[in-house]
Amino acid sequence: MLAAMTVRARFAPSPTGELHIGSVRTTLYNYLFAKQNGGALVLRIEDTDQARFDARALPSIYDGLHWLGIGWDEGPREGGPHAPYVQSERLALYQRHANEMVAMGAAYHCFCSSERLAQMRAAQAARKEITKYDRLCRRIDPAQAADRASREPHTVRLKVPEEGSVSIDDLVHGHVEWPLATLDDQVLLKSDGFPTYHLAVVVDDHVMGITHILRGEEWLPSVPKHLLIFRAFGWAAPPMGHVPLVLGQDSKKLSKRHGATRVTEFREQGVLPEGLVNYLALVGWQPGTEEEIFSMDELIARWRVEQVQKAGGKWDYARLRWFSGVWVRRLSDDELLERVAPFIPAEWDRRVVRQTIPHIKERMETLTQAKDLIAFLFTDELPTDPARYLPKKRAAAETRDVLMRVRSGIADLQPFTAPAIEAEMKRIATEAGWKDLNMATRLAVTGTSVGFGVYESVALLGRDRAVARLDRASALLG
RNA sequence: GGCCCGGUCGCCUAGUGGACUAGGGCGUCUCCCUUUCAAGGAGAAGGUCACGGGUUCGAAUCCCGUCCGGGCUACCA
Repeated sequence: MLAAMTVRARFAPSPTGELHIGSVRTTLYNYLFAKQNGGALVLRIEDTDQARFDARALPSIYDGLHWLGIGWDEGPREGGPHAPYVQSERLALYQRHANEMVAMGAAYHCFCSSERLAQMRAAQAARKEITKYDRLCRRIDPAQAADRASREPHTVRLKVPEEGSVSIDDLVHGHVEWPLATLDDQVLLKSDGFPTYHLAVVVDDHVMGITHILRGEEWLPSVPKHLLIFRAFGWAAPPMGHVPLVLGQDSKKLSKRHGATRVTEFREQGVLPEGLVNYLALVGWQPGTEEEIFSMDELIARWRVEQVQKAGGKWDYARLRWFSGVWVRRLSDDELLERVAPFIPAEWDRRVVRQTIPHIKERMETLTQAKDLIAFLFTDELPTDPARYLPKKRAAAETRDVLMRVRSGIADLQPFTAPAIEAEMKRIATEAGWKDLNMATRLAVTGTSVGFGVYESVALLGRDRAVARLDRASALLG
């Protein structure tokens, strides 16, 4: 643990759409890191691209993360000592810093139009050259440039030194070094007065006192630019860790075309948040032992940056479902009832549903599966095709005969409980010498071949309805 | 193209020079338990540790090269 300093981690999503599972993973790591060090977690909204802004993003971030049990200390709604936490509300700060960089000679005004830049790039591409800003405006006399800047639209570009190199000791990748000669003169301040990501992160991370940066590996290539900005201001760059990407089955960065990627989708699919967190933590991190079931608290205690993988991890829906199932089984009956409630019709009698919980708990991975498992108790609309009531390789007549026996066996059974029903049905089975009695009864009573125990099913259904369904099935088979 | 990051069973991974005949989990398959389905238990199949060279008595582990994959390469983040 880092005892001496108070850790301040952050997650800085851009509000361009609904919360993505990849950013959740990164956020989770930041959360675990902050928590285990007794530090603070900051949410900062990086809305420096007006064109891509999506109003659904912020609510989605709050809903999704809270659902997963991830909380933070400072943010747009929570406020905090460094408010506002939305970059579009901090424009003056970035503009001031951009100007300072120009004044220091670390950046310069650029008056090139988008059209010229596009043409330049096209020409470079045609010549098979590297597409990079040709630094035309870098040669303008600073005084003259300042004068033009007061009247003409312009951007501010980073003045990358011609030679030398910069490097970091990445928390997950180790030493990484970049020769400066290959870097582009990145735009820091756009002509609309908004900063680009690069300027804004560096300024905010410093100003907000962020002590550790944990973000996706896609940001690794922009580190040298950030380093140059930190250096220009004489600020120490905080330690950084670039965590591996979450990949789709084709090994490419996970995106919509790979299937569900929005947190909302997993919630709607009835995936347990505990399972999602558990699974997600393991995509890119490994505890060094063979344990793998971890609650959030255990993750806070166990997770280590040093154990974060270097290679990207593929998203595995089957494994996620398995983790969800593990957590379903760990829930108390009452808790599971609460969780299942939103996934079944409100008019279904809660007391009856409650009784099914112990039986369905072992049979579901996601909450959505509960409904089908218990539907037979709440509807009388069963299949009408006689074939659906026949156990494999059984004829209608014999099945009908056995069903009648069960019917009379339970019609006056006392008490009408699962154990009593079991004893009775076993008696009938031996007497009739019929191995498929349970399946026949299950089909007749629930209309389906899968479900929880037949005896429990019959008991829960109740004597009258069970008898009625046996009669009905017999009639269909007759 | 350039820069950067990666590369152990289908997937997540253990492993940091000898205990590795490469271990665990998911998935798949088989069996047990259940007169259903699961859960649980027991097993099986599945890896020339990307490839090629070194170094070493000994390499998945160290070095070099190659190949493959990915990320970035915008007045997007």
